[in-house]
Amino acid sequence: MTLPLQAPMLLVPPCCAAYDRDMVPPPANIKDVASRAGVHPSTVSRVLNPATRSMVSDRLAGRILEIAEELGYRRNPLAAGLRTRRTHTVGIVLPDLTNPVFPPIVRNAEHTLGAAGYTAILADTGNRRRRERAAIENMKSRRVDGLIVAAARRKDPVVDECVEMGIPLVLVNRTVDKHHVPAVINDDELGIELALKHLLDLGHRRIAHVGGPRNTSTGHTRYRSFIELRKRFGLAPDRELAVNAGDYTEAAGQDALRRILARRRDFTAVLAANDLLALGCVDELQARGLACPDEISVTGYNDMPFVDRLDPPLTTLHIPREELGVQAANLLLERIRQPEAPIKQVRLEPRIVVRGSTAPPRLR
Amino acid sequence: MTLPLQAPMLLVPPCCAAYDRDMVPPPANIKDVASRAGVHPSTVSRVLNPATRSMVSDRLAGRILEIAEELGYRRNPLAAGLRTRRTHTVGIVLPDLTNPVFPPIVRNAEHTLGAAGYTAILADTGNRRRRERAAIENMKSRRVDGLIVAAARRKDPVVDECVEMGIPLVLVNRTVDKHHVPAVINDDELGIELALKHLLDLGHRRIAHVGGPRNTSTGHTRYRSFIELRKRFGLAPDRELAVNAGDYTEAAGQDALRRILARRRDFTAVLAANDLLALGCVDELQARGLACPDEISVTGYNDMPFVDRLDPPLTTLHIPREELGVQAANLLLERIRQPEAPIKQVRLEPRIVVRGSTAPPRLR
DNA sequence: CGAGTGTCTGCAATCGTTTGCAGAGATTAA
DNA sequence: TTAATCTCTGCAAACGATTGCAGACACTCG
Repeated sequence: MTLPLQAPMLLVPPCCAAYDRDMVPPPANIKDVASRAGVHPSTVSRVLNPATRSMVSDRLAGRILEIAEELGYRRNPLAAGLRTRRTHTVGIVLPDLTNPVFPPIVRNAEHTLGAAGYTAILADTGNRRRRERAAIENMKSRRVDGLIVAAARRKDPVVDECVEMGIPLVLVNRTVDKHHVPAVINDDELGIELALKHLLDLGHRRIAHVGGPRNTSTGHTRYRSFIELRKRFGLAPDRELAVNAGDYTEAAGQDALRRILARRRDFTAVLAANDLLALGCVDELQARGLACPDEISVTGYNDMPFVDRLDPPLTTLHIPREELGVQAANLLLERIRQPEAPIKQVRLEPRIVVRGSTAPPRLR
Repeated sequence: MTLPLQAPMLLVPPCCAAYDRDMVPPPANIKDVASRAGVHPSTVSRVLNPATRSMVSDRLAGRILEIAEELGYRRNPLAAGLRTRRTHTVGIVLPDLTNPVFPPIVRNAEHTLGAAGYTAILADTGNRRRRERAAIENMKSRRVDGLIVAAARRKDPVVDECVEMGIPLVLVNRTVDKHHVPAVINDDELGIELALKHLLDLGHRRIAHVGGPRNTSTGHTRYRSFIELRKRFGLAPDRELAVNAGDYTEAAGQDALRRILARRRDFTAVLAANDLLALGCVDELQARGLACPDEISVTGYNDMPFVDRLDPPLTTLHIPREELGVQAANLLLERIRQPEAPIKQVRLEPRIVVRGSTAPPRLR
């Protein structure tokens, strides 16, 4: 492991492990630059930091920059972070990266943060509360400058804690019940209204709802909107036809529809709170030999990638996923820069995409 | 920002913003614990570090642990990392998170790393070389303990550089031409063989190949395997029927098939190097009114989520995505712990999943 | 009783930056 | 000529941990 090479063999003390051939010169630090320039490290620091750049004469600054370049100097964010308490690091917490809604959000958030000089730390909680807690705990101890949380529950003590501690935090996709938390979400009332209207326009009257988990804001709001809008549109309230799934998965959707079918079979359409749930519904219909959309129409929510090429192509609500990521990142950046600024919530509008999974009800 | 709280409010000079009531006490550090326990910080450090734990008497250690717990002490990984040069941080670099192959890999890698006490930093390069370079540069300057790279090109100077610098690194999904880099990949020869055999068994003889980008190991290996296996199976070499797409996207796949169709139209099946490419092929066939699989069969590679429910359901090669992530993480952890251990490459076996996009050739 | 042996803990330097403060010159004003 | 002002740079103390070294102490043994 210790074999001199490169350097003139003869001059190398054979005892000295530092001349190891595998050894790579350690990256230059601020002291190296300073001594090479014949100045004090603090001067170098000032040159490299835009805020203090003007404190040193242009002539000297130029020379220092050259030398830094020449040595390939890169400042050590750990050391800087230790001193300044700003790590230029942001945590992204999500419930399940394999849910196709999240990758575009994460991707665009990461890009936006990166462009602003921030690095993303990722944690997938697998929908587990303990892991959410652990992930955020870890990020806090790593002194992240802020958090983007997509895994929030409606009541989320971990989120509350961050807010109390004054850690800049932005929720995305889902929010919490407390209203003073910055968030970028969908206009779910509008989404459900669009879907419901679409089904009504087609002539459906007996419409079932497979909702999301009630402990998520999306599950809750979409469910509530469904109930209220029914009323508004003059349909009799019919709680028997609305059910909440335990999770945003196909299996949970299938199970939920099964529960509805156990009670009633006279509906002609299912409005699902999410594409995965919708797919679960389609599965259950198929299993029972009920044709979609000929016998029963199904709508989803999110317009996940590829649902346009499914069989049947899913009628669903398109949400601006990329936009969600970008806005969340920007909101967080604002918040980091001005922690005292008033809290903003951004609500993006979904748009309905009509495809093959919905059709006029067959008379029966 | 100096911010004692707790202290009796009445003693607080009303002018001083630092005593703001919104202010939160700073997290306890090792000195707080030490002084509370009446010992030196180094003692606390030793208690908290498993490797040095045995150096201090059980009695004292117990007391210190209690106090640490009581104060909610969490060690500061930045400070520790600065001193020890180990940040317990791993970089994950990928080309495109919205490609459904990657989320499961990332997810499982992150879980595995997390269980071992490592935190994941994420970068999506958007398939851009510059961004790959920048991302890795950033991670290096953040002193990650290792890297998992899914965005590697066959010739990848950035990867070479990391290897030279001795940064533990594991490639996943794709590898580089140089063979002494640890990697977890698919057995692409086997995959192509399975697909080709399947088509031959169905009776196809004139088979086209839409390959991936030649600068990726997967694109290259699958292409080469296709050519060689043709020979081995006694089919005449026919380079006119094999084309490389510029990218792993539907658009590139569609374009590639278009190029083949411009030359020849007598093939009865397309073996695509990737599911997205396969979908692009299906699009092009559809656009030309060629039925799949009735007139032309198509196979993919990767078995992305939901391709089983497409129209037509895609015949493809299933790869153990979860396993890829887990193994990559484990390989990296090994490498971090024993940088001098011999280099390992793990090759996982794909398995063919026959679905609706392939059928016997129609006589014509 | 003194030396030798171990066990436990403290000291202080270190990791690489940042930043308040002060001092050195240069320049201007009186 | 001297004082006042301004501009630039250096000093040194943080930030929060880790760790080689050595000292304190208790104990055993000859």
